[in-house]
Amino acid sequence: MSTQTKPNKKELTREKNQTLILDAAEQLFSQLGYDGTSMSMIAKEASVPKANILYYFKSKDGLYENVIDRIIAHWNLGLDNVSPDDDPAHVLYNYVKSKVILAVNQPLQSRLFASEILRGAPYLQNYFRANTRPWVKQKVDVFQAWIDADKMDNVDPYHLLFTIWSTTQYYADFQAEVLLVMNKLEYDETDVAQITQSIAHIILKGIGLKIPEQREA
Amino acid sequence: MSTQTKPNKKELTREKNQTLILDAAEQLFSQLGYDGTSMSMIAKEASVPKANILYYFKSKDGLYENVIDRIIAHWNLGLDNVSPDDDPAHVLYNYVKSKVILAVNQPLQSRLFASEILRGAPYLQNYFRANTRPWVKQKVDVFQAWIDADKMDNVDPYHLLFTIWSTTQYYADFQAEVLLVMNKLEYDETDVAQITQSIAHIILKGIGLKIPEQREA
DNA sequence: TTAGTAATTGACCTTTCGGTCAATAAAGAT
DNA sequence: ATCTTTATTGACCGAAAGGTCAATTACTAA
Repeated sequence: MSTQTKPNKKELTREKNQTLILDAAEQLFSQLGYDGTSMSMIAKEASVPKANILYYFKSKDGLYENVIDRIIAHWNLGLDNVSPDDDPAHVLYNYVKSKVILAVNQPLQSRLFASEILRGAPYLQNYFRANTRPWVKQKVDVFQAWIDADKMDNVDPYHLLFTIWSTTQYYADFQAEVLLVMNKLEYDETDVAQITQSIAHIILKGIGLKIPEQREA
Repeated sequence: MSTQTKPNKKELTREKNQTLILDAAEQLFSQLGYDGTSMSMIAKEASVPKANILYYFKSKDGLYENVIDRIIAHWNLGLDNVSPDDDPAHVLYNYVKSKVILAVNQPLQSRLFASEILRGAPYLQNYFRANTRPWVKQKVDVFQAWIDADKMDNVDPYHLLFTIWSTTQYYADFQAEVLLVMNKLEYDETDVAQITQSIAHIILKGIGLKIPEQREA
C-alpha cells in the first residue's frame, strides 16, 4: 500500500526476484537449518547471483529474518474468535484437526520454527513476547472460563495448550522418526484422519469432553 | 573388556582425554547443532589441541557419531519389562512421570536427538531401524493386549506412544517457547509435578484409565 | 639402554564461508 | 537526449572451516 502508486517495471521485477529468493531460502533453511544453509546454495537454488541476494537482503541474518517474517504473516495460529460461550468440544476438535492437517501437509515451516526454538529462539523471542504470549493469554482465559463453568475438567490451560501443540506438531517436526518407527515412506491419505482421531480422542476425553459427531468432509 | 589386560598409563590418559572431548562435544552439539559447532570450539572447550581431537576421532562426523552412540548407551528408553498382565494406569503414569523428569532436568540430550531427527535423522536411521522400531513394536503389542482385554480404550497404540513422547519431550525441546509463553526464566520445583499431573490426567483419562493414587515422594 | 610404538601438537593446506566493491546495465525523470 | 537513480554481477577479500602432516615427546617392551 505504501508503494501502490508506482507499479513500475522495476517494482515488479524486484518483487519477483525477492519472492524467488525467499522461496529458495525458506526451503533450504527448513531442510538444513540456518547454519547448514549457505548463501551460495540459496543463490543456486534461486538461479540468481549471490551478490544479488546481498543487494536485496543486506546479510544472511537479514534474509533469515525476512523468511521468518513472511512465514509468520501467512501463519494464522487458528483458534481465533473463540469465546467462553462456545462449545469447547467443537472448538478444540476443529483446532486439533486443522493443526494435524497443517503438520502433515506443510511440515517445512513447522520444522523451521522448531529448529529456531531448539536453539533458544534467537530471532523469535521478540515475536513471542509481543504476539504469541498475549494470544496465548487470551485463549488460556477462555479455557479457564470453560473450567469455571464446569464445561471441562480442571486442567491447567497452559499445559492443555502445550499438549495440543506438541501432539500435533510432532507429526511435522519428527516426521522422520514417526515414519521410521511405523515403517512407512510417507504419510498416506488415511493417516490424517487416523492421527486426528487418536489425538482428539485422548485429549477431548482426557479433559472430560465428548468427541463431536463427524460430518463427512 | 578387550584391553582390560593393560591398564597402562597410556590407556588411562587416552580414555580421560576422550571423555573430556566427548563431554565438550556433547554440550556444544546440543546447544548449537552439528553445523553450528566447529572443531576449534570443541577443542577450546575441552582444553585440547584441535589436532588431538582429529587424532582420536578421525573426523567431525566420527566425533558426532561417537557423541550420539554414547548418549544412546546411557539412554534407557524406560518402559522395560512391561507385560500384558501389568496395570496400564500404573505403568503409563510412571512412564510419563519419568519422561517429564528427564525433560526438565536433562534437556540437552533430548534436544540433540530432536535436531538430529529434524534434519531427517541421517545418523540415527540405522539405530531406529535396528533398535527403536522393535522396541516400539513390543510396547505396541502390550498396549494392544490391554485394549483387547478391555483394560483401556481402543486408541491406536502407535499414536498413543507418540502422544506420550511428544507431550513430555516438548518441555525439553521447546523449553525456550514454553518459558517465553509462560513468562518464566526457568522451570521451578513445582513445574515437574504440575506438568506430570496435567499430562497424566489428560492421557490416562483420555484412554479410559484412572490416575493412580500419588504417594509422597 | 634402547628400539619401537603411540600420543601430542604447531604449522600448514584447501575449500568455503559471509560479505564488499567497482564496473556496467537498465530504467525513470526532466 | 541527458541526467540520476536503481539493479545487476563477476571478481575479489579476510576469516574460518575441516583436515593433513611431519617433527617431537612420552611411554612400553626387549
